Amino acid sequence: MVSMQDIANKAGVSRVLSNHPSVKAETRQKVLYWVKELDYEPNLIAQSLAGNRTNIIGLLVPEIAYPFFSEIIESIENQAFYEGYSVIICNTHRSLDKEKNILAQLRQRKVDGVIAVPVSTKRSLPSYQRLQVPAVMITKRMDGFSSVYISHYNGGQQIAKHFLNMGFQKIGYIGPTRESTSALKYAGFQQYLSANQIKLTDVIECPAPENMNASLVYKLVKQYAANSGLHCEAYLANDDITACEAITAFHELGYAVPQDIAVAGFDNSLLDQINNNADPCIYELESRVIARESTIRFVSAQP
Amino acid sequence: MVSMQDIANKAGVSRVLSNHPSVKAETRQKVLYWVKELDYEPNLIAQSLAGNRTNIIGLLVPEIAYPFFSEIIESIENQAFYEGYSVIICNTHRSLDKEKNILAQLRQRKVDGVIAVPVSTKRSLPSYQRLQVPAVMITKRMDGFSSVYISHYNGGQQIAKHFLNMGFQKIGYIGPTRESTSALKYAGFQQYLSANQIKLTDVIECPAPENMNASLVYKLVKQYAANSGLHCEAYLANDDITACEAITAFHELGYAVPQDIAVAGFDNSLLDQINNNADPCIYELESRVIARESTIRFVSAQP
DNA sequence: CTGAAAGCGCTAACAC
DNA sequence: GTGTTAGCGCTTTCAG
Repeated sequence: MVSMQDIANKAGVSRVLSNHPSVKAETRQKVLYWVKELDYEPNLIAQSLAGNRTNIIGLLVPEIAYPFFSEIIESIENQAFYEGYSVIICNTHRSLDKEKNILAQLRQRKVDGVIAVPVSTKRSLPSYQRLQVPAVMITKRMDGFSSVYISHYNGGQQIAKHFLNMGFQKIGYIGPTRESTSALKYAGFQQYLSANQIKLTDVIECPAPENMNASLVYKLVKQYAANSGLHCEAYLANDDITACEAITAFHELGYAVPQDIAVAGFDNSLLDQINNNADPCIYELESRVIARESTIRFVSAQP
Repeated sequence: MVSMQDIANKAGVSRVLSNHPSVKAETRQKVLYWVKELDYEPNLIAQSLAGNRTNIIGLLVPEIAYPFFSEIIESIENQAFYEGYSVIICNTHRSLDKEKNILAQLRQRKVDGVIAVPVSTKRSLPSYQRLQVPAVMITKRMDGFSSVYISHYNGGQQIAKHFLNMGFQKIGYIGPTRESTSALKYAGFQQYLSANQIKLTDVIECPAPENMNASLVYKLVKQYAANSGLHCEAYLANDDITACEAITAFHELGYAVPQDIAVAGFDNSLLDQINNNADPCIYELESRVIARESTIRFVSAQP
């Protein structure tokens, strides 16, 4: 292991600040020569300890192999690399306990910052408060922290507006109606329609898929159809996975999408693109554009 | 920042090896008491520098938001966390240059090990050889390194066998026929059939999708159908994304899958599950099982 | 069993 | 401009 000292000796200089401004060109050359000659590489650990900065950020997500999140991970890694940071990827598995452990470990590792999808906006709070590291929340808003998230309420409204513009009269919703962000989306959607004298015809209540394996949506849509029948020209699905599953169910029930039934998703994830080939879900596309343009929010914790 | 020294002072002891076996119970208690009292947490950076071990592993993939890889990432993170390791996620974007940079950075960070999908089994070699860190390759085999990968040749054979068992006579292939792993799969497939007096009827040559956005498969399948027509009862697609796109194209051309045309994918990724609801692609399922059971190889570099 | 001290390789602050 | 030194907070080794 060749250290700074080694190259200092060789170069006959004692100070080796390859990047410090105040060094004579000649000296720098000599240093650089030996750096190359001895194949010197800085030890980032030593640098971190002495410099009190690791150039590492921690990234917490509820799940990695879920398009919505993996796309976020990819973007963050990309920018981080560009800025000279490494990112430690952590999967909370939606467990408060695991989240707490991860945060402790990240703190001990002295990461420079944390980007997180908190497990719960309320109950995760203490863990993030203990963290002595700058943190920004994504996906959800958390009090006291800078947050980047989508306004689901607004998104819901805009899709409602879009549906009305398309001339739809019979409109439905598929997804959770009471869960945090879904509830907001549902509220925005429903209230906008209601302000225009339209009541939701079908509300197919089903839980948000937590991962790509275990989704009840498909089953519940079929069940709803069997029990109550489908009466709508257009449905808003809580998220893209829900939309995919609903479309699948509709197909099997003999409906064409979007000719017979229009479906709007939410998330703008790559899943759309896969499905789009199969069935040009123009409403899906539209909703994506809407969401992209106007509902992303950045809320700074600093006043 | 409370350090070991602080708690040593408080506890009236000088040595604080909380985990070393040879400490009197009483002493340990005293130490533990102050650890809690002062809310002491070890500084992992200092530990890394002195202990010469970081408990970090680097993970290199060509792309993060691609189901096949994001699932691998998730599994690795999972096990790593369990074993007390953190994982730094790195995206090579299939660039030799970027891969080289990443490897240099990882080396300087003194990661304990590296798991990588090498950009190229040949041309990446020097970069990995320079790396002074244990590395294991996944997905592809690389000379001189421990590798975990699928035998594509074997997989191709087994799907061929399966197709024959199903009684198919007219069989086709969709994917690259010359690219490294695909070529092997194609060879295994084709040679097995040929040993059974069956010649491939349709070979729809198309590049492997590099990401979920830019795939030509859909277009090329349609084009092939328009130019030459589709003549097969069953097709093997190079990978799951290719399979998805082909299925989409088949649908639009008026074929039912798997009633009219059977399609086998490769990868066993979650994409199958999404699509399975829509069209029970039993052959896809079968091929997955086949791949899982018998074609995974572990090759150790140490003799 | 426990104390003391010498590094790990670098940064930062202060001299010349 | 350049040299020197004192840490960063821990592990390890060697005494006691």
